[in-house]
Amino acid sequence: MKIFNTQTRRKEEFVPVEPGKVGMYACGPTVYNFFHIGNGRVFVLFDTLRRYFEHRGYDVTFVQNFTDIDDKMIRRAAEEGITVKELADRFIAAYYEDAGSLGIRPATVHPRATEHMPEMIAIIEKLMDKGLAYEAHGDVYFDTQAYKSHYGKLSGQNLEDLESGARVDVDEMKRHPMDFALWKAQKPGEPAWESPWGMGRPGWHIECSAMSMKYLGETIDIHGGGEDLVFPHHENELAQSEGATGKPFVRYWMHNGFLNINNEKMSKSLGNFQTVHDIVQQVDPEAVRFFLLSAQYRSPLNFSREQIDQAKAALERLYTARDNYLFLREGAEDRPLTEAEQALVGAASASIAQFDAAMDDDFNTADAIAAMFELVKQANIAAKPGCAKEALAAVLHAFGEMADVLGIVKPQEENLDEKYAAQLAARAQARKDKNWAESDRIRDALKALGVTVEDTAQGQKVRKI
RNA sequence: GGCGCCAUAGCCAAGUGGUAAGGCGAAGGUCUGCAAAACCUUUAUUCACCAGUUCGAAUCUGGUUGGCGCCUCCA
Repeated sequence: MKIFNTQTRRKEEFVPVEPGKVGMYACGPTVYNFFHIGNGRVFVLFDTLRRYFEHRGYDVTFVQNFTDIDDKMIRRAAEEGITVKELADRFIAAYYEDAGSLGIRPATVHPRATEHMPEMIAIIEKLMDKGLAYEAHGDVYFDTQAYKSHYGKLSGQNLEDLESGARVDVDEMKRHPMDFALWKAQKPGEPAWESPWGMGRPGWHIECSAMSMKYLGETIDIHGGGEDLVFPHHENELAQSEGATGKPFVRYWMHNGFLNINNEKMSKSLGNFQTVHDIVQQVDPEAVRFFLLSAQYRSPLNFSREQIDQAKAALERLYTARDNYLFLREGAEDRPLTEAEQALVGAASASIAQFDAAMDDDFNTADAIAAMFELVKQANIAAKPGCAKEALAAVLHAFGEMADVLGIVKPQEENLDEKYAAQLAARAQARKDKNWAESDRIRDALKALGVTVEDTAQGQKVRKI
């Protein structure tokens, strides 16, 4: 299995810290609002990685945090006239709902920053002890000059270059423009926690270091998020974590490409923010997930209604295929395989191998999806009414494995045959009598109820539109 | 100024040295009472452009053009 590592900028063979186990950490949302479709891409990506590792037999511990204290949280809570905690609780609940609609499973742990103050303070103290941090008027800063030889290794920049392009306001408290806050002294009216440096709150980056080390150990396998997090967020996490422990922090850094809206960057000023909460009201959430997986994760992706419609149409082919195989299974025969059926069983396992090979190559979901379509192609040709049970079972198994990893084509709960039994019986009789007018009338009536009925060699087949 | 990315058909998108996957869309056909689904056929002599390396390049090198990201909160 190969993973593109942002730090080395090349694909590397994946070797976990502990054989058979994977520890991964994704930077989660700041819970001051519904998360947007760009966040959704990150969450779907990491959910899919996790599913794939599990499919390959790894024991996965997946941590995704909630940032529940920062400037945006404080501002928004003030606007709403509620506490920061109330704001956080509201949007954490919304996260689970919206993520669920995209088929994103809850992580192993979803830690909250505000519940990990002691862990953060411990790291800052360690950095102070090592001379990599300094206190100034109740603030604590990471001393990038003291860590000069290591700083910048993730983003591939050195301190001088960063400094020359820095648009950072020079803070009087800082010794160097690139130094960043580990702890911020309390300002009037802000939530604050006790610390050796007085009341205050953590800086932007320290929470991810503290929570990832708490749940995954000092060296984790995979850490990632959107590509904009490379600098400064992950660079700073790396500096403070390795500065504190003296051990490698992350083995593989993964960053996904940006998602644009109608070819424009999503931003407040353009007013084109699209939350998943809103999108899933309008379009099939599974089509959104499929769309997010339709390109390699490091490529930029353009969100538009047209793209979602295309994704929906593609997904429709997979749904129809799966439904057809389930329908055929009802009339399948328990008998030895014909030569063609043996070939189909072979094609089914070949498709899983193709799928795994694609995913092994830096999680190439576009190629993995192609493997599903190739199975469908073979199965549509070879699987016929009265075919052998074993052949259909192999197809359905392969299809299910792949769909599970991608988190698409979930099973239908409703039994449509039972639900519309009366109409179907009447229509069967009409067809027997060659009463086409009546037969078509019933078909149209069912269509109005949201289901189509198809006539096959095996009888009538109903499916949702 | 520094670091980095991208350009493949009408649309989306794989492919990083051996002669262009897959999906959507479109056109024609088979099957069907009619449909639907499915299947068959067609839809890039060519991968932004120009040089170069090579027996061979979408793939490597240099350049040009166009687009984008980070260096400030941002997934």
